[in-house]
Amino acid sequence: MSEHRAERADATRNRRAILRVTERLLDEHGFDHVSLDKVAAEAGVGKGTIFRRFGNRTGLMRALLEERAVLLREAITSGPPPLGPGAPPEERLLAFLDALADLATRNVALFAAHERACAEDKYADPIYLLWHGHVTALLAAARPDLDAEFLGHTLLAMFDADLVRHITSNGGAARLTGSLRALASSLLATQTA
Amino acid sequence: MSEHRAERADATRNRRAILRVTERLLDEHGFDHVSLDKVAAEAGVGKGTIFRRFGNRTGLMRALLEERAVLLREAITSGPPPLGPGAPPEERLLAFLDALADLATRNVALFAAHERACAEDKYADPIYLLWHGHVTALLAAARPDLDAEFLGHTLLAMFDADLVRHITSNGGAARLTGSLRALASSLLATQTA
DNA sequence: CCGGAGGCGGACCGTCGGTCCGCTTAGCAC
DNA sequence: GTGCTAAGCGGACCGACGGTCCGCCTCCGG
Repeated sequence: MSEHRAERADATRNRRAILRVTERLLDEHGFDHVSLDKVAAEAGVGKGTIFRRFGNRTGLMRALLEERAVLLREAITSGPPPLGPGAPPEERLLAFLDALADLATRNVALFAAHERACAEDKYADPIYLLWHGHVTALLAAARPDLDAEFLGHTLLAMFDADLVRHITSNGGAARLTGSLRALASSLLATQTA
Repeated sequence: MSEHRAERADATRNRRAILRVTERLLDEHGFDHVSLDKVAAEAGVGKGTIFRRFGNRTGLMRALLEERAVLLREAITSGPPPLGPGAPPEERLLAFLDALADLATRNVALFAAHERACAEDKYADPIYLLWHGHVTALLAAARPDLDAEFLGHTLLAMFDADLVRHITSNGGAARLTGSLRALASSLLATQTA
């Protein structure tokens, strides 16, 4: 079992061009008005190239979000506390929510596109699964009496792109972060019967 | 300003046929696999008829949900407590969540379709607006110190069709209702600083 | 420099939401 | 019953899209 041969130079160039163009078009026109034909044309590649690299529209959006989310993933799995292991679960949870709010705020268009692309079976999306697993584990550790799985979905639902846009455009990033912390605090403060 | 002339008999017949067929196809195949051509064919009408009555795909889904939601709307605006006016906001909120959970559970496919159809600008949807206004008002009345608008979205996000499907298929309707009440109770129990 | 595997690209396809307009029919006045 | 008319009807038609396919080209190891 050897590694696959390294990616060819033109393939790398094209992959990067596609990602950059997609990102820009998403910001400029929104998910619904970005067709893969346009991406291909602007990136100067054929449509086939996009499908070869990313499988389909959904795969492209996933790759894009993955690119933006990789630092956060590393931070929570092996970075320093409070984001990484070591801090008490309550602190890690709040730190994670802050970090995700930051990511969402800075990449609203991308979050929106990813949601739409994964609308069918969103709970099977690898990134969602990772985040949900993390949040759920922390919740369960802090409050074993609650339905942590359900509440994990609750917390993550707050990163819906439209909601982020709506809240931040009417209260700024601080409102999102603040309301998120208040919500999480309420849950964590629940008396154990 | 007189009323519009009454709907013609054939128009009524067709409207009903379209709604019934759409509902059935949605249950059988899911939103993504129900095209308006199929609906038209199965309902025995032309495609133009659908657009004439409902404007577009989104309008059709809205009309369908509206039909299912009208009783709930009447119950909360003018029905007896605890759903209607009269009971304290905490009780009304819990009653509303129970009722909505019931509606969502019984019409998952329809909820899913409605979400997808309204994905662009979901916060402008009349039904969502009504529900959100109701929940927000009750929350604000019970806990003026919280960000009721944000938490209104939080609570309503729990009726996402995929989440409902996931939770009820692994814990039954009781799990949804229970977790929902626990969530709402946490929020309502929050100390006023 | 050369061979061929891997990558490329754009013509092509099936399907969909939505439009358009000539035809039909319900419902009213008499 | 008859005739008139506006409302309603339906399906051919359109443009756009996601996705496929395959002959051609290019990169890279030897």
